[in-house]
Amino acid sequence: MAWKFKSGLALTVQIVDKLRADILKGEYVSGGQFPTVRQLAYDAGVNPNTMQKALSLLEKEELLVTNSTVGRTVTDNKATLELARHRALESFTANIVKEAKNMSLDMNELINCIEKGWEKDE
Amino acid sequence: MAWKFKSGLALTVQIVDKLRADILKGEYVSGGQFPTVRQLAYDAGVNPNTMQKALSLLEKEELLVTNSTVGRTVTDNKATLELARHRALESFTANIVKEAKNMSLDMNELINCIEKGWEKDE
DNA sequence: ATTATTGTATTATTTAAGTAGTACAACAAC
DNA sequence: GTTGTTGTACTACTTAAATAATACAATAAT
Repeated sequence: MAWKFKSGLALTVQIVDKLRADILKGEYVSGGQFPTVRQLAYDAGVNPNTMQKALSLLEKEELLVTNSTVGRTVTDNKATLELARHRALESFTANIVKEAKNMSLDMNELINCIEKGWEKDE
Repeated sequence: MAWKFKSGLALTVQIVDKLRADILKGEYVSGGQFPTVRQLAYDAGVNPNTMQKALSLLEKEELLVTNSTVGRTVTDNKATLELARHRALESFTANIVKEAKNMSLDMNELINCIEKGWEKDE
């Protein structure tokens, strides 16, 4: 089934975000083979050009390595992965805090809402 | 100074989000006059057409009311405002929970990160 | 009455993103 | 050596969003 995308947010951005999250989650083995551009494009239901653009961005982040012409692999550098994980968590929480303050939310209110939302989601 | 916009996210979406947040924060008096399309477009540094589109969306949400040709006012319906505030908070926290779980984050980890991020931001 | 300001509407143009279609060198597998 | 798959590159086309430039009816202010 094709991936789900929101409208309003650039396709490439959404693809990069999803793949980065999947990599950091460990859905692809570190040092292991990564699906081909064409395969991923087919899975996602997007144009191969778009997928390639997304993958080349993940290469810039050093999460992916291309071994032309044998395909791509996920980086085998654990430190790189760890750093990326840390950065992702950092920016995630920083955004939350920023938006919460922008909504004039109290920290305890926020935490309370999250606790409630967490149960509701289960 | 012109407003700051991210690339990748549609301009209109960003404008609507900002104005909605401002309204819910009480930066514009309930029942009071709202700036004109042209003024806001100038402030934001965008085309009047774009601003009008944004404002018409906020009208659909019933946060703004247009009294042609005297300009727009913020709704004087406190219940509408309260409902919108509630919805905004709901979707904010729901998104957080969804993303956190997607990152395989534990609830306590998340809360811990937020507490740390909250201080750091002060 | 005249003037200026309001929201709104219209058409054309520009810009950015994504798509479509094709091509090619490198190399693994056979 | 032939074949198929890999990443990559390129041009043309389409689509959606935003801009540019006006225009106009309604009305407040003068």
